[in-house]
Amino acid sequence: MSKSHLTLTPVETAACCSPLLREPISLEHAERLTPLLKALADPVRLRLVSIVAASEGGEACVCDLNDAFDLSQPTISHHLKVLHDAGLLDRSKRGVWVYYAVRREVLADVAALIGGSA
Amino acid sequence: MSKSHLTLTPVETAACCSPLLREPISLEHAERLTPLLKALADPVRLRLVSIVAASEGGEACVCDLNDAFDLSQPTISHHLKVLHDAGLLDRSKRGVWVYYAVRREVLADVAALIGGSA
DNA sequence: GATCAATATTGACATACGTCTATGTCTGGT
DNA sequence: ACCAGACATAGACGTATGTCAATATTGATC
Repeated sequence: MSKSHLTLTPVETAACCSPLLREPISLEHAERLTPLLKALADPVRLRLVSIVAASEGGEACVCDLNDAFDLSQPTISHHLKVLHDAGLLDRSKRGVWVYYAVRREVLADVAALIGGSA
Repeated sequence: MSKSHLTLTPVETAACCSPLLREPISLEHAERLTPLLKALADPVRLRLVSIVAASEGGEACVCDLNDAFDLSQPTISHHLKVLHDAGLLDRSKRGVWVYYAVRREVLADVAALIGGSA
């Protein structure tokens, strides 16, 4: 279990199931989780995350990602920005190319919150 | 692990981590997962799910849910419909009252798909 | 430093979404 | 039968979202 800002305290998470299912989450918790779910709640972005995660070395160049979709380059760039802004993707520029990598701990936190060991 | 339409075959899920992270998911998989994430990607609906799940007997009456928010009754009704249509909530009418219950297996499936054992 | 290739940004557009008020539909009690 | 209360539906309205074409920016190369 990671120690991101999303997880609750151990005593809260250990009892029976995910915090979401165990007790009414606060407005603040809901509003911190929502942007991550919003970022994931799009078929293109889901596939982007998936393709990046499954790529050689856990990262992928934007140029390869563009080729994987029937969408314009700005549209892919936009989706990558949404994912990056949400904290789901890391960005690293190397030369002319930009590589994105999935922040698996964040994804794992989201999963643990909504239904982990439900 | 449940056997909902969301899970992949055992051989696909067992290898290393969630299907999303292990290999590029298909468009169909992405489009089947997206509506669930969309349904969850709202602070009010997240709290609705949470309140219902944490309620006595795992279900809650709409009347109680209305009281938990500073929103109009139709708005809550709308959010409950979204969650129900997505397959996240079960609905049962008893007399004048309507009770909703969280389908935990579905939630668990979503969690397993996006980051389970990442 | 001019040029080219890889990404990002901007602005426009149609559609989707969250919310409300007003109204409809049940159901139980009088 | 009627009424009252619980919940759903319809319609309207502003805002957010996904997409594109056009343009800007950045970095490598000649």
